[in-house]
Amino acid sequence: MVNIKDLAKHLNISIGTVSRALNNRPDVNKDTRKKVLQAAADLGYVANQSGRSLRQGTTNAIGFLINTSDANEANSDNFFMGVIDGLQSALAKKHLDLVVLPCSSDEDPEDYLKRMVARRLVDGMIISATHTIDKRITLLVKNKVPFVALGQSDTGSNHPWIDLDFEGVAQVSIDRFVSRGHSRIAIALSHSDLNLGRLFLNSYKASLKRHGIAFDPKLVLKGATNDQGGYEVASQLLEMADRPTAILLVHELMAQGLYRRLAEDDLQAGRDLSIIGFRNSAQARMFSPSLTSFKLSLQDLGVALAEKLLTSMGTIESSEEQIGKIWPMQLVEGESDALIINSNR
Amino acid sequence: MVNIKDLAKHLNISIGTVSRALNNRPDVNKDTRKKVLQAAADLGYVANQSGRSLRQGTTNAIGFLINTSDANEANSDNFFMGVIDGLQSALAKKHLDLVVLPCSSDEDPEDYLKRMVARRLVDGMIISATHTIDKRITLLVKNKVPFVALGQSDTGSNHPWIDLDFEGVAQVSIDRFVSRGHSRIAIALSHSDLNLGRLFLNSYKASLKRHGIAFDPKLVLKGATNDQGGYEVASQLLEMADRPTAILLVHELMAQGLYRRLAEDDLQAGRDLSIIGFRNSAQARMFSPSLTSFKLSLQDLGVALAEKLLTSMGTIESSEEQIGKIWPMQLVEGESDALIINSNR
DNA sequence: CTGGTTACCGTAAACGTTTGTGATAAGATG
DNA sequence: CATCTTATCACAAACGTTTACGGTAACCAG
Repeated sequence: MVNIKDLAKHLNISIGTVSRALNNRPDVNKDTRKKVLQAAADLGYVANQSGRSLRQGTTNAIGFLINTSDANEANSDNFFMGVIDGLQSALAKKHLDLVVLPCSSDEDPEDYLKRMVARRLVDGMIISATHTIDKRITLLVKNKVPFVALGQSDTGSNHPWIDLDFEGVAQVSIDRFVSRGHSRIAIALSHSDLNLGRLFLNSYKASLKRHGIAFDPKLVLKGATNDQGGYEVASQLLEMADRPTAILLVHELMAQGLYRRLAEDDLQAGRDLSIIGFRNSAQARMFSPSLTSFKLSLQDLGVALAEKLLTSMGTIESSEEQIGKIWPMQLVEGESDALIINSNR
Repeated sequence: MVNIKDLAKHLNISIGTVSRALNNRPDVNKDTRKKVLQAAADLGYVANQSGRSLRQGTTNAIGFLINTSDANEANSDNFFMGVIDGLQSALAKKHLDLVVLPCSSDEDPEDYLKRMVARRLVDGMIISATHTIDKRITLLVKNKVPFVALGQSDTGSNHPWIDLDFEGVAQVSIDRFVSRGHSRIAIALSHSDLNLGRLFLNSYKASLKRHGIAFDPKLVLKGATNDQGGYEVASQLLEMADRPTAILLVHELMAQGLYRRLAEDDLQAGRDLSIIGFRNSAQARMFSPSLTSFKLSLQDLGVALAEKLLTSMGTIESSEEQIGKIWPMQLVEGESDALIINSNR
């Protein structure tokens, strides 16, 4: 591998000049710079990252921290892959590279993060799937590692974050149900303590209250975020005495199982039960009857995360004042919530 | 951040001794080693990776190269996440860390790899979704970067690789179909030039020949590897004059659309058409009627990849002679291939 | 012609490690 | 006691960069 010394020797100039030429420093002659760039291309020279990092104390890389268990369950359907795609292409424009740091399911996420921070192989981080109290945030703040969180948290630090508009989704969904005459409205959550569930539930309650509908704890159903969970949630729902007429699925991976359970009783989404799902995923996009849901651009989200991080690192300037941002979701109208309840039935 | 110099000063010994103590070198007193380790823990010292890399020329990290576009389409369903999980936990045992290097959809994979190689931030690589002719392999061989490929290739270098047993899957499937009386057997492929499709098709042809069944090009259907593609493949199939009675889905993400299209004609998998899918995915696991398919442990595959790479790097020893390995798949019997054709219909 | 500015470039230090070489003292051997 | 081995450590070089500093020549103004 050719290093800067080889390059300098080849050109008969000092390595300092070579470095300045390559890094677009001002005090270097236009001709020599051209020669240097040419020679670098000819010899295939690329700066050694270790040397550069050591000297500059910076790595030109951003880390995206994910738990493979999160990726396998709660956020299935290649949620992360879309975000990664956006992140990578936004960072590349600033000559930064993205490295994904995956915490395997048999390791403690905090220990893992500690090791990654110590390694100093990234200049900043993106963490995902935040918990209501998230120790990783405390750790990053303490170690002064710039980061942005995908997901809100109550850990009590004012770091930059972006979160999906769970509250808006819940509100729009409830409004939509109510406007079609529903009053017994269920919500299906997962068992995890991700912050997402809390936000959904709060907004669900608030929306009901706004419409003068009493909150009934029995209408809060919990299940695994997969087909099986959906089947079980549907079973619970169908066995209830005063059966709900509508349900909001916080994890629409449950939808398939729900449809399946309904079919067993010759019931159909949109005719016998109104369903709104979250988040318009590739698999769920083809339901029949089609699922009313909320979608977002994962790529754009990734780009926004990258920009927020770079802003907080001072790499790019932004007029944005807000440290946090709610990411809007678009309603995708389907047939699964077509059921209209007659008020005088 | 505390560095080795601080640590040495704090202990009143030289940095060389500190380094040797930390790295388990022989020539250091037992007591001083204990003191060093204690002090390192107290002060929270962790070796700076840049300094170490620069000196040793090694990074203690392994890179997993993926194309986000592959991850989003052909290999959906968190295929990669499972493999990553296995990789990470196997590498961690050797004190190596995994970094995932995602090539975004708007960048050329070869340029991306070139940059990553030049960055020298990993000691070895795992590449995935190989093509029949894969320039990345040429590049890695030329740059002497140790690597293992997930997927075979005809690029013509004898590098270590692991590939799923596509040929076995096709053979078992065809045998199964034939033993149940089928002779018009279709196969559904994707449009891409991934090596997987080629292997499947070859084995499909060979298996038919073995059973004395003539190969009919019309029975090779192609579609997108998603619900939509499955729907279209099913439509083609149903319109055929001499309609096949069985079909092998190379990408079972097509299954949902296929079932949907069948239902439109009041047809059912297992009763009117035999279906075998590949690869038992989370989403496809809950079909009704249940889908006969082939499964594998993604985690174990990740572990095997890691071990093969480390063997080729000389990090671990292995009695294994083979440079390549076919990864076996287990048949998961379902109801979708229950149809038995009467030979004298 | 002199003094000062400018443009360009070479020199060397620094980043944090690891490791080869040699030094010192203690112990072993004769 | 003299010499040889051994254990333990200090010293310093090296990895490949970037960058502050100083130096040289050219140029310009007076």
